[in-house]
Amino acid sequence: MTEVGPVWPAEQFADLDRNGPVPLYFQVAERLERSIRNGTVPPGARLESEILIAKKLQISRPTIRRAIQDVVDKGLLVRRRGIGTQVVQSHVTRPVELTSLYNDLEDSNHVPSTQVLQCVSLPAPAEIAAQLGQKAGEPVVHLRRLRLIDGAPMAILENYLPSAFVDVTEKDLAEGGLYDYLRGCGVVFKVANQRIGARRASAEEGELLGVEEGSPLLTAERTALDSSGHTVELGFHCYRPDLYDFETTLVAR
Amino acid sequence: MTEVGPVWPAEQFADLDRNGPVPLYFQVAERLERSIRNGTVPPGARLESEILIAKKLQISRPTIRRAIQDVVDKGLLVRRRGIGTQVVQSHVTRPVELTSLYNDLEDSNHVPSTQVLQCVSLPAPAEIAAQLGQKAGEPVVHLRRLRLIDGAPMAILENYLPSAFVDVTEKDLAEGGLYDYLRGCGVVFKVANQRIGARRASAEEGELLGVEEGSPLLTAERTALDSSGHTVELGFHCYRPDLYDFETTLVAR
DNA sequence: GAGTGGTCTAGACCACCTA
DNA sequence: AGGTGGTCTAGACCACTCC
Repeated sequence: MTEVGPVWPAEQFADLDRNGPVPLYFQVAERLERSIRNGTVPPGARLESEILIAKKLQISRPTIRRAIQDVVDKGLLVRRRGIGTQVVQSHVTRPVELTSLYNDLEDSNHVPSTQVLQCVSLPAPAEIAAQLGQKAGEPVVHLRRLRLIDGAPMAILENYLPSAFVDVTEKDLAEGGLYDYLRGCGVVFKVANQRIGARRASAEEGELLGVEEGSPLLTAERTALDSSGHTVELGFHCYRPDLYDFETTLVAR
Repeated sequence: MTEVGPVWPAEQFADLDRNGPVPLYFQVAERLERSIRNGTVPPGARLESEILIAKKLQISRPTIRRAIQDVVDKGLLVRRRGIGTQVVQSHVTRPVELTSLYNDLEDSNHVPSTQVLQCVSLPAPAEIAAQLGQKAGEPVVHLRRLRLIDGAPMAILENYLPSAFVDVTEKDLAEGGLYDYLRGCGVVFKVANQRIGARRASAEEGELLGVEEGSPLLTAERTALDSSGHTVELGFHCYRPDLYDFETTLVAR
Protein backbone atom coordinates (compact mmCIF):
# COMPACT_ATOMS: atom_id res chain seq x y z
CA MET A 1 0.00 0.00 0.00
CA THR A 2 1.56 3.24 -1.12
CA GLU A 3 0.29 5.93 1.16
CA VAL A 4 0.40 9.27 -0.61
CA GLY A 5 0.73 12.38 1.48
CA PRO A 6 -0.75 15.77 0.80
CA VAL A 7 0.09 17.26 -2.57
CA TRP A 8 1.02 20.69 -3.83
CA PRO A 9 2.45 21.33 -7.29
CA ALA A 10 4.66 24.20 -6.16
CA GLU A 11 6.45 24.38 -9.50
CA GLN A 12 3.21 25.54 -11.14
CA PHE A 13 3.30 28.67 -9.03
CA ALA A 14 6.85 29.85 -9.56
CA ASP A 15 6.19 32.98 -11.58
CA LEU A 16 3.31 34.74 -9.89
CA ASP A 17 3.08 38.37 -10.93
CA ARG A 18 2.77 40.33 -7.72
CA ASN A 19 2.61 43.78 -9.27
CA GLY A 20 0.58 43.32 -12.42
CA PRO A 21 -3.14 44.01 -12.73
CA VAL A 22 -4.20 40.36 -12.41
CA PRO A 23 -5.17 39.60 -8.81
CA LEU A 24 -2.97 37.12 -6.98
CA TYR A 25 -5.89 34.91 -5.96
CA PHE A 26 -6.95 34.74 -9.61
CA GLN A 27 -3.52 33.67 -10.82
CA VAL A 28 -3.37 30.99 -8.15
CA ALA A 29 -6.91 29.75 -8.86
CA GLU A 30 -6.20 29.60 -12.58
CA ARG A 31 -3.05 27.54 -12.16
CA LEU A 32 -4.68 25.27 -9.61
CA GLU A 33 -7.63 24.61 -11.87
CA ARG A 34 -5.32 23.84 -14.75
CA SER A 35 -3.26 21.46 -12.61
CA ILE A 36 -6.41 19.55 -11.72
CA ARG A 37 -7.90 19.51 -15.21
CA ASN A 38 -4.71 18.21 -16.82
CA GLY A 39 -4.17 15.59 -14.14
CA THR A 40 -1.05 17.03 -12.52
CA VAL A 41 -3.09 16.85 -9.33
CA PRO A 42 -5.07 13.63 -9.75
CA PRO A 43 -8.67 12.90 -8.69
CA GLY A 44 -8.88 12.05 -5.00
CA ALA A 45 -5.59 13.74 -4.11
CA ARG A 46 -5.48 15.70 -0.88
CA LEU A 47 -4.06 19.21 -1.04
CA GLU A 48 -1.63 20.51 1.54
CA SER A 49 -3.16 22.68 4.22
CA GLU A 50 -3.98 26.30 3.51
CA ILE A 51 -1.41 27.48 6.03
CA LEU A 52 1.40 25.49 4.43
CA ILE A 53 0.45 26.56 0.93
CA ALA A 54 0.28 30.17 2.05
CA LYS A 55 3.77 29.87 3.49
CA LYS A 56 5.17 28.18 0.37
CA LEU A 57 3.64 30.77 -1.93
CA GLN A 58 4.55 33.69 0.36
CA ILE A 59 0.91 34.65 0.34
CA SER A 60 -1.52 35.39 3.14
CA ARG A 61 -4.07 32.82 4.18
CA PRO A 62 -7.17 34.79 3.08
CA THR A 63 -5.67 35.10 -0.40
CA ILE A 64 -4.98 31.39 -0.84
CA ARG A 65 -8.42 30.67 0.65
CA ARG A 66 -10.06 32.88 -1.92
CA ALA A 67 -8.19 31.09 -4.71
CA ILE A 68 -9.15 27.65 -3.41
CA GLN A 69 -12.76 28.73 -2.96
CA ASP A 70 -12.94 29.76 -6.61
CA VAL A 71 -11.90 26.26 -7.64
CA VAL A 72 -14.34 24.73 -5.15
CA ASP A 73 -17.09 26.83 -6.72
CA LYS A 74 -16.27 25.28 -10.07
CA GLY A 75 -16.91 21.84 -8.62
CA LEU A 76 -13.33 20.57 -8.82
CA LEU A 77 -12.44 20.58 -5.12
CA VAL A 78 -14.21 19.62 -1.93
CA ARG A 79 -13.35 20.99 1.52
CA ARG A 80 -14.06 19.41 4.87
CA ARG A 81 -13.30 20.95 8.22
CA GLY A 82 -10.84 18.92 10.20
CA ILE A 83 -9.95 16.84 7.14
CA GLY A 84 -8.61 18.97 4.34
CA THR A 85 -9.17 19.78 0.71
CA GLN A 86 -9.50 17.05 -1.90
CA VAL A 87 -9.87 16.84 -5.65
CA VAL A 88 -13.27 15.38 -6.55
CA GLN A 89 -13.22 11.83 -7.88
CA SER A 90 -15.09 12.32 -11.12
CA HIS A 91 -14.36 15.48 -12.93
CA VAL A 92 -16.88 17.97 -13.91
CA THR A 93 -17.42 19.59 -17.25
CA ARG A 94 -17.12 23.29 -17.61
CA PRO A 95 -20.37 24.93 -16.56
CA VAL A 96 -22.49 27.39 -18.46
CA GLU A 97 -20.70 30.71 -18.52
CA LEU A 98 -21.98 34.21 -18.99
CA THR A 99 -21.03 34.22 -22.64
CA SER A 100 -23.03 34.05 -25.79
CA LEU A 101 -23.83 30.78 -27.46
CA TYR A 102 -21.60 31.97 -30.26
CA ASN A 103 -18.52 32.07 -28.03
CA ASP A 104 -19.38 28.75 -26.40
CA LEU A 105 -19.40 27.12 -29.79
CA GLU A 106 -16.27 28.89 -30.99
CA ASP A 107 -14.40 27.63 -27.93
CA SER A 108 -15.44 24.06 -28.57
CA ASN A 109 -13.70 23.81 -31.93
CA HIS A 110 -16.81 24.13 -34.03
CA VAL A 111 -17.59 26.66 -36.68
CA PRO A 112 -20.61 28.76 -35.74
CA SER A 113 -22.39 31.01 -38.16
CA THR A 114 -25.45 33.19 -38.05
CA GLN A 115 -28.28 34.00 -40.42
CA VAL A 116 -30.24 37.10 -39.48
CA LEU A 117 -33.94 36.52 -40.04
CA GLN A 118 -35.18 39.77 -38.59
CA CYS A 119 -33.63 42.93 -37.20
CA VAL A 120 -36.15 45.70 -36.69
CA SER A 121 -37.14 48.31 -34.18
CA LEU A 122 -40.78 48.28 -33.14
CA PRO A 123 -43.05 49.63 -30.38
CA ALA A 124 -42.66 47.38 -27.37
CA PRO A 125 -45.51 45.03 -26.50
CA ALA A 126 -46.57 45.65 -22.90
CA GLU A 127 -44.95 42.56 -21.41
CA ILE A 128 -41.64 43.01 -23.20
CA ALA A 129 -41.52 46.69 -22.24
CA ALA A 130 -42.13 45.85 -18.59
CA GLN A 131 -39.29 43.33 -18.53
CA LEU A 132 -36.93 45.75 -20.23
CA GLY A 133 -37.88 48.50 -17.79
CA GLN A 134 -39.40 50.68 -20.54
CA LYS A 135 -42.82 52.17 -21.17
CA ALA A 136 -45.17 50.25 -23.42
CA GLY A 137 -44.93 51.55 -26.97
CA GLU A 138 -41.36 52.83 -26.63
CA PRO A 139 -39.22 51.38 -29.38
CA VAL A 140 -37.33 48.15 -28.79
CA VAL A 141 -35.16 46.08 -31.06
CA HIS A 142 -36.51 42.73 -32.17
CA LEU A 143 -34.01 40.19 -33.44
CA ARG A 144 -34.52 36.76 -34.86
CA ARG A 145 -31.51 34.75 -35.91
CA LEU A 146 -30.76 31.23 -37.05
CA ARG A 147 -27.60 29.80 -35.51
CA LEU A 148 -25.76 27.14 -37.48
CA ILE A 149 -23.04 24.85 -36.26
CA ASP A 150 -20.65 23.51 -38.87
CA GLY A 151 -23.28 24.49 -41.41
CA ALA A 152 -26.19 22.67 -39.76
CA PRO A 153 -29.07 24.70 -38.28
CA MET A 154 -28.98 24.34 -34.51
CA ALA A 155 -31.06 27.04 -32.87
CA ILE A 156 -33.50 29.88 -33.42
CA LEU A 157 -32.55 32.87 -31.31
CA GLU A 158 -35.21 35.52 -30.73
CA ASN A 159 -34.14 38.59 -28.74
CA TYR A 160 -35.43 41.94 -27.57
CA LEU A 161 -33.05 44.80 -26.74
CA PRO A 162 -33.92 48.10 -25.07
CA SER A 163 -34.21 51.31 -27.09
CA ALA A 164 -30.57 52.20 -26.48
CA PHE A 165 -29.62 49.74 -29.21
CA VAL A 166 -31.97 50.78 -32.01
CA ASP A 167 -29.02 51.41 -34.28
CA VAL A 168 -27.91 47.77 -34.42
CA THR A 169 -27.58 46.45 -37.97
CA GLU A 170 -27.69 43.02 -39.53
CA LYS A 171 -24.01 43.37 -40.23
CA ASP A 172 -23.19 43.74 -36.53
CA LEU A 173 -24.78 40.38 -35.88
CA ALA A 174 -23.69 38.37 -38.86
CA GLU A 175 -20.05 38.41 -37.87
CA GLY A 176 -20.17 37.42 -34.23
CA GLY A 177 -22.36 36.80 -31.25
CA LEU A 178 -24.88 39.23 -29.87
CA TYR A 179 -22.89 39.42 -26.64
CA ASP A 180 -19.76 40.44 -28.51
CA TYR A 181 -21.68 43.27 -30.11
CA LEU A 182 -23.21 44.44 -26.84
CA ARG A 183 -19.88 44.28 -25.05
CA GLY A 184 -18.50 46.39 -27.84
CA CYS A 185 -21.18 48.94 -26.96
CA GLY A 186 -19.79 49.10 -23.43
CA VAL A 187 -22.26 46.73 -21.82
CA VAL A 188 -20.87 44.79 -18.85
CA PHE A 189 -22.94 41.69 -18.15
CA LYS A 190 -23.34 40.80 -14.51
CA VAL A 191 -26.35 38.54 -13.99
CA ALA A 192 -28.47 36.33 -16.19
CA ASN A 193 -31.56 34.38 -15.31
CA GLN A 194 -32.57 31.43 -17.44
CA ARG A 195 -35.59 29.17 -17.61
CA ILE A 196 -35.08 25.95 -19.52
CA GLY A 197 -37.91 23.83 -20.87
CA ALA A 198 -39.10 21.85 -23.85
CA ARG A 199 -41.95 21.97 -26.36
CA ARG A 200 -42.99 20.91 -29.85
CA ALA A 201 -41.61 22.60 -32.94
CA SER A 202 -44.02 24.67 -34.99
CA ALA A 203 -44.15 24.11 -38.73
CA GLU A 204 -41.98 27.17 -39.38
CA GLU A 205 -39.47 26.26 -36.69
CA GLY A 206 -39.28 22.73 -38.07
CA GLU A 207 -38.53 24.11 -41.50
CA LEU A 208 -35.81 26.44 -40.23
CA LEU A 209 -34.15 23.80 -38.08
CA GLY A 210 -34.58 20.91 -40.47
CA VAL A 211 -36.78 18.80 -38.20
CA GLU A 212 -40.35 17.59 -38.41
CA GLU A 213 -43.17 19.77 -37.18
CA GLY A 214 -44.07 18.61 -33.67
CA SER A 215 -40.66 17.18 -32.83
CA PRO A 216 -39.13 18.16 -29.48
CA LEU A 217 -37.19 21.40 -29.03
CA LEU A 218 -35.16 22.50 -26.03
CA THR A 219 -36.12 26.04 -25.04
CA ALA A 220 -34.55 28.79 -22.97
CA GLU A 221 -35.89 32.13 -21.83
CA ARG A 222 -33.12 34.40 -20.68
CA THR A 223 -32.95 37.80 -19.00
CA ALA A 224 -29.54 39.43 -18.82
CA LEU A 225 -28.69 42.38 -16.57
CA ASP A 226 -25.77 44.77 -16.92
CA SER A 227 -23.52 46.10 -14.19
CA SER A 228 -26.08 48.70 -13.14
CA GLY A 229 -28.78 46.07 -12.68
CA HIS A 230 -30.84 47.03 -15.73
CA THR A 231 -32.16 44.49 -18.20
CA VAL A 232 -30.19 44.71 -21.43
CA GLU A 233 -31.37 41.59 -23.19
CA LEU A 234 -34.39 39.34 -23.36
CA GLY A 235 -33.98 36.04 -25.14
CA PHE A 236 -36.43 33.39 -26.31
CA HIS A 237 -34.38 30.61 -27.80
CA CYS A 238 -35.07 27.11 -29.05
CA TYR A 239 -32.53 24.43 -29.86
CA ARG A 240 -32.39 21.14 -31.70
CA PRO A 241 -31.94 18.77 -28.76
CA ASP A 242 -29.77 16.39 -30.75
CA LEU A 243 -27.24 19.18 -31.32
CA TYR A 244 -27.32 21.09 -28.05
CA ASP A 245 -27.87 20.71 -24.33
CA PHE A 246 -27.21 22.69 -21.18
CA GLU A 247 -24.72 21.83 -18.49
CA THR A 248 -24.83 23.27 -14.99
CA THR A 249 -22.85 22.72 -11.83
CA LEU A 250 -24.39 23.24 -8.41
CA VAL A 251 -22.17 23.71 -5.38
CA ALA A 252 -23.25 23.74 -1.75
CA ARG A 253 -21.63 26.45 0.40
CA MET B 1 -37.17 65.35 -8.48
CA THR B 2 -36.79 63.46 -5.23
CA GLU B 3 -33.19 62.42 -4.96
CA VAL B 4 -32.89 59.40 -2.71
CA GLY B 5 -29.63 58.83 -0.91
CA PRO B 6 -28.01 55.54 -0.05
CA VAL B 7 -30.18 53.12 1.89
CA TRP B 8 -29.61 50.75 4.77
CA PRO B 9 -32.43 49.11 6.72
CA ALA B 10 -30.56 49.15 10.02
CA GLU B 11 -33.63 48.07 11.98
CA GLN B 12 -33.52 44.67 10.23
CA PHE B 13 -30.17 43.98 11.86
CA ALA B 14 -30.87 44.82 15.46
CA ASP B 15 -30.68 41.36 16.98
CA LEU B 16 -27.65 39.70 15.44
CA ASP B 17 -26.53 36.71 17.47
CA ARG B 18 -22.80 37.18 17.96
CA ASN B 19 -22.18 34.05 20.00
CA GLY B 20 -24.48 31.44 18.46
CA PRO B 21 -23.42 28.87 15.89
CA VAL B 22 -24.81 30.78 12.90
CA PRO B 23 -22.05 32.80 11.24
CA LEU B 24 -22.43 36.57 11.37
CA TYR B 25 -22.05 36.98 7.62
CA PHE B 26 -24.83 34.44 7.12
CA GLN B 27 -27.24 36.23 9.42
CA VAL B 28 -26.53 39.52 7.67
CA ALA B 29 -26.86 38.01 4.19
CA GLU B 30 -30.12 36.33 5.14
CA ARG B 31 -31.69 39.54 6.44
CA LEU B 32 -30.40 41.56 3.51
CA GLU B 33 -31.83 39.09 1.01
CA ARG B 34 -35.17 39.15 2.80
CA SER B 35 -35.22 42.94 2.83
CA ILE B 36 -34.72 42.99 -0.92
CA ARG B 37 -37.18 40.21 -1.72
CA ASN B 38 -39.98 41.80 0.31
CA GLY B 39 -39.33 45.24 -1.09
CA THR B 40 -38.05 46.93 2.08
CA VAL B 41 -35.05 47.79 -0.06
CA PRO B 42 -36.59 48.51 -3.47
CA PRO B 43 -35.21 47.68 -6.94
CA GLY B 44 -32.62 50.19 -8.05
CA ALA B 45 -31.85 51.41 -4.52
CA ARG B 46 -28.23 52.12 -3.71
CA LEU B 47 -26.84 50.58 -0.52
CA GLU B 48 -24.69 52.53 1.87
CA SER B 49 -20.98 51.92 1.56
CA GLU B 50 -19.42 48.81 3.06
CA ILE B 51 -17.42 50.89 5.50
CA LEU B 52 -20.48 52.70 6.83
CA ILE B 53 -22.51 49.50 7.09
CA ALA B 54 -19.65 47.82 8.91
CA LYS B 55 -19.54 50.69 11.39
CA LYS B 56 -23.31 50.68 11.92
CA LEU B 57 -23.40 46.94 12.45
CA GLN B 58 -20.23 46.92 14.57
CA ILE B 59 -18.81 44.37 12.20
CA SER B 60 -15.54 44.24 10.30
CA ARG B 61 -15.42 45.09 6.63
CA PRO B 62 -14.47 41.58 5.39
CA THR B 63 -17.51 40.20 7.21
CA ILE B 64 -20.00 42.62 5.69
CA ARG B 65 -18.31 42.11 2.33
CA ARG B 66 -18.78 38.37 2.59
CA ALA B 67 -22.47 38.88 3.42
CA ILE B 68 -23.01 41.25 0.51
CA GLN B 69 -21.14 38.93 -1.85
CA ASP B 70 -23.51 36.10 -0.96
CA VAL B 71 -26.47 38.23 -2.00
CA VAL B 72 -24.64 39.32 -5.16
CA ASP B 73 -24.12 35.65 -5.98
CA LYS B 74 -27.86 35.13 -5.80
CA GLY B 75 -28.31 37.77 -8.47
CA LEU B 76 -30.07 40.35 -6.28
CA LEU B 77 -27.31 42.93 -6.01
CA VAL B 78 -24.78 44.43 -8.39
CA ARG B 79 -21.49 46.03 -7.34
CA ARG B 80 -19.43 48.58 -9.22
CA ARG B 81 -16.10 49.94 -8.12
CA GLY B 82 -16.20 53.65 -7.56
CA ILE B 83 -20.00 53.66 -7.65
CA GLY B 84 -21.46 51.42 -5.01
CA THR B 85 -23.84 48.53 -4.54
CA GLN B 86 -27.31 48.55 -6.06
CA VAL B 87 -30.36 46.33 -6.02
CA VAL B 88 -31.01 44.92 -9.51
CA GLN B 89 -33.98 46.37 -11.31
CA SER B 90 -35.85 43.22 -12.18
CA HIS B 91 -35.82 40.58 -9.55
CA VAL B 92 -34.65 37.13 -10.07
CA THR B 93 -36.37 33.92 -9.21
CA ARG B 94 -34.81 31.56 -6.77
CA PRO B 95 -32.22 29.39 -8.54
CA VAL B 96 -31.94 25.64 -8.60
CA GLU B 97 -30.72 24.46 -5.22
CA LEU B 98 -28.92 21.34 -4.20
CA THR B 99 -32.11 19.71 -3.00
CA SER B 100 -34.23 16.94 -4.34
CA LEU B 101 -37.10 17.55 -6.66
CA TYR B 102 -39.31 16.38 -3.83
CA ASN B 103 -38.24 19.23 -1.56
CA ASP B 104 -38.48 21.78 -4.35
CA LEU B 105 -42.07 20.82 -4.91
CA GLU B 106 -42.90 20.67 -1.24
CA ASP B 107 -41.59 24.21 -0.80
CA SER B 108 -43.74 25.52 -3.64
CA ASN B 109 -47.02 24.64 -1.97
CA HIS B 110 -47.77 21.59 -4.03
CA VAL B 111 -48.37 18.06 -2.89
CA PRO B 112 -45.71 15.71 -4.24
CA SER B 113 -46.01 11.97 -4.09
CA THR B 114 -43.96 9.06 -5.34
CA GLN B 115 -44.71 5.70 -6.87
CA VAL B 116 -41.80 3.28 -6.79
CA LEU B 117 -41.59 1.36 -10.05
CA GLN B 118 -38.38 -0.49 -9.34
CA CYS B 119 -36.01 -0.82 -6.43
CA VAL B 120 -33.45 -3.59 -6.93
CA SER B 121 -29.77 -4.25 -6.52
CA LEU B 122 -28.00 -5.57 -9.60
CA PRO B 123 -24.48 -6.02 -10.99
CA ALA B 124 -23.36 -2.67 -12.35
CA PRO B 125 -23.14 -2.21 -16.11
CA ALA B 126 -19.65 -1.06 -17.03
CA GLU B 127 -20.49 2.57 -17.67
CA ILE B 128 -22.57 3.00 -14.53
CA ALA B 129 -19.87 1.33 -12.44
CA ALA B 130 -17.22 3.65 -13.84
CA GLN B 131 -19.24 6.74 -13.02
CA LEU B 132 -19.94 5.50 -9.50
CA GLY B 133 -16.27 4.70 -8.99
CA GLN B 134 -16.93 0.98 -8.60
CA LYS B 135 -15.76 -2.12 -10.42
CA ALA B 136 -17.98 -3.47 -13.18
CA GLY B 137 -20.21 -6.20 -11.80
CA GLU B 138 -20.20 -4.93 -8.22
CA PRO B 139 -23.75 -4.50 -7.01
CA VAL B 140 -25.46 -1.15 -7.42
CA VAL B 141 -28.96 -0.04 -6.58
CA HIS B 142 -31.28 0.69 -9.47
CA LEU B 143 -34.31 2.85 -8.75
CA ARG B 144 -37.14 3.90 -10.98
CA ARG B 145 -39.83 6.14 -9.60
CA LEU B 146 -42.81 8.07 -10.87
CA ARG B 147 -43.15 11.51 -9.33
CA LEU B 148 -46.63 12.99 -9.14
CA ILE B 149 -47.57 16.56 -8.40
CA ASP B 150 -51.02 17.14 -6.94
CA GLY B 151 -51.87 13.67 -8.23
CA ALA B 152 -50.73 14.24 -11.82
CA PRO B 153 -47.69 12.31 -13.13
CA MET B 154 -44.86 14.76 -13.71
CA ALA B 155 -41.57 12.93 -14.03
CA ILE B 156 -39.89 9.56 -14.29
CA LEU B 157 -36.84 9.41 -12.05
CA GLU B 158 -34.29 6.71 -12.73
CA ASN B 159 -31.34 6.50 -10.36
CA TYR B 160 -28.28 4.43 -9.58
CA LEU B 161 -26.70 4.37 -6.14
CA PRO B 162 -23.36 2.83 -5.12
CA SER B 163 -23.23 -0.48 -3.28
CA ALA B 164 -23.20 1.23 0.11
CA PHE B 165 -26.96 1.69 -0.20
CA VAL B 166 -28.05 -1.83 -1.17
CA ASP B 167 -30.33 -1.98 1.86
CA VAL B 168 -32.65 0.78 0.67
CA THR B 169 -36.31 -0.29 0.58
CA GLU B 170 -39.35 0.90 -1.30
CA LYS B 171 -40.69 2.23 1.96
CA ASP B 172 -37.73 4.57 2.40
CA LEU B 173 -38.56 6.21 -0.90
CA ALA B 174 -42.33 6.29 -0.83
CA GLU B 175 -42.44 8.75 2.03
CA GLY B 176 -40.04 11.44 0.90
CA GLY B 177 -37.37 12.39 -1.55
CA LEU B 178 -34.30 10.33 -2.35
CA TYR B 179 -32.12 13.14 -1.04
CA ASP B 180 -33.90 13.08 2.32
CA TYR B 181 -33.18 9.37 2.59
CA LEU B 182 -29.52 9.74 1.63
CA ARG B 183 -29.03 12.65 4.01
CA GLY B 184 -30.53 10.43 6.69
CA CYS B 185 -27.76 7.94 5.87
CA GLY B 186 -25.20 10.63 6.66
CA VAL B 187 -24.51 11.72 3.11
CA VAL B 188 -23.49 15.38 2.78
CA PHE B 189 -24.03 16.63 -0.76
CA LYS B 190 -21.46 19.09 -2.03
CA VAL B 191 -21.46 19.19 -5.82
CA ALA B 192 -23.87 18.16 -8.55
CA ASN B 193 -23.37 18.25 -12.29
CA GLN B 194 -26.39 18.33 -14.55
CA ARG B 195 -26.95 18.03 -18.27
CA ILE B 196 -30.33 19.21 -19.47
CA GLY B 197 -31.81 18.27 -22.81
CA ALA B 198 -34.96 17.14 -24.58
CA ARG B 199 -36.18 14.11 -26.51
CA ARG B 200 -39.29 12.20 -27.56
CA ALA B 201 -41.24 10.10 -25.09
CA SER B 202 -41.18 6.35 -25.61
CA ALA B 203 -44.45 4.48 -25.60
CA GLU B 204 -43.92 3.33 -22.02
CA GLU B 205 -42.89 6.79 -20.81
CA GLY B 206 -45.91 8.28 -22.52
CA GLU B 207 -48.15 5.83 -20.74
CA LEU B 208 -46.61 6.56 -17.34
CA LEU B 209 -46.69 10.32 -17.77
CA GLY B 210 -50.05 10.51 -19.50
CA VAL B 211 -48.78 11.97 -22.76
CA GLU B 212 -48.64 10.71 -26.32
CA GLU B 213 -45.76 8.59 -27.50
CA GLY B 214 -43.30 10.86 -29.30
CA SER B 215 -44.28 14.03 -27.48
CA PRO B 216 -41.44 16.16 -26.08
CA LEU B 217 -39.86 15.43 -22.69
CA LEU B 218 -37.40 17.55 -20.76
CA THR B 219 -34.48 15.41 -19.62
CA ALA B 220 -31.76 15.73 -17.00
CA GLU B 221 -28.71 13.58 -16.31
CA ARG B 222 -27.28 14.29 -12.90
CA THR B 223 -24.26 13.13 -10.93
CA ALA B 224 -24.07 14.15 -7.30
CA LEU B 225 -20.90 14.08 -5.20
CA ASP B 226 -20.66 13.93 -1.42
CA SER B 227 -18.33 15.87 0.83
CA SER B 228 -15.43 13.52 0.12
CA GLY B 229 -15.78 13.98 -3.62
CA HIS B 230 -17.20 10.54 -4.37
CA THR B 231 -20.20 9.99 -6.60
CA VAL B 232 -23.20 9.02 -4.51
CA GLU B 233 -25.98 9.31 -7.04
CA LEU B 234 -26.51 9.00 -10.76
CA GLY B 235 -29.82 10.26 -12.11
CA PHE B 236 -31.53 9.94 -15.48
CA HIS B 237 -34.72 11.89 -15.25
CA CYS B 238 -37.42 12.99 -17.66
CA TYR B 239 -40.14 15.53 -17.07
CA ARG B 240 -43.41 16.59 -18.64
CA PRO B 241 -42.40 20.01 -20.00
CA ASP B 242 -45.84 21.48 -19.37
CA LEU B 243 -45.48 20.74 -15.66
CA TYR B 244 -41.81 21.41 -15.00
CA ASP B 245 -38.85 23.50 -16.10
CA PHE B 246 -35.43 24.45 -14.78
CA GLU B 247 -34.34 27.86 -13.60
CA THR B 248 -30.72 28.93 -13.26
CA THR B 249 -28.97 32.14 -12.37
CA LEU B 250 -25.53 32.97 -13.70
CA VAL B 251 -23.40 35.61 -12.02
CA ALA B 252 -20.17 37.12 -13.33
CA ARG B 253 -17.41 37.56 -10.73
C1' DG C 1 -10.16 65.32 -3.95
C1' DA C 2 -13.39 62.38 -1.90
C1' DG C 3 -15.70 58.24 -1.92
C1' DT C 4 -16.47 53.64 -3.70
C1' DG C 5 -15.49 48.67 -4.13
C1' DG C 6 -11.25 45.31 -5.04
C1' DT C 7 -7.27 43.32 -3.15
C1' DC C 8 -4.02 41.90 0.38
C1' DT C 9 -1.90 41.28 4.90
C1' DA C 10 -1.11 39.24 9.69
C1' DG C 11 -2.82 37.88 13.00
C1' DA C 12 -6.76 35.42 16.32
C1' DC C 13 -10.14 32.08 18.03
C1' DC C 14 -13.25 28.39 17.05
C1' DA C 15 -15.43 23.75 15.55
C1' DC C 16 -14.40 19.63 13.77
C1' DC C 17 -11.83 15.35 12.76
C1' DT C 18 -8.16 11.94 13.40
C1' DA C 19 -5.45 9.57 16.27
C1' DA D 1 -3.41 16.63 21.37
C1' DG D 2 -2.58 18.33 17.08
C1' DG D 3 -4.02 19.58 12.64
C1' DT D 4 -7.67 21.03 9.51
C1' DG D 5 -10.85 24.37 7.50
C1' DG D 6 -14.43 28.20 9.10
C1' DT D 7 -14.97 32.65 10.95
C1' DC D 8 -13.67 37.26 12.33
C1' DT D 9 -10.88 41.35 13.17
C1' DA D 10 -8.27 45.81 12.06
C1' DG D 11 -5.88 47.64 9.47
C1' DA D 12 -3.51 48.99 4.46
C1' DC D 13 -3.09 50.31 -0.42
C1' DC D 14 -5.06 50.46 -4.95
C1' DA D 15 -8.23 51.40 -9.21
C1' DC D 16 -12.05 53.44 -10.43
C1' DT D 17 -15.84 57.05 -10.71
C1' DC D 18 -17.79 61.37 -9.85
C1' DC D 19 -17.51 66.17 -8.86
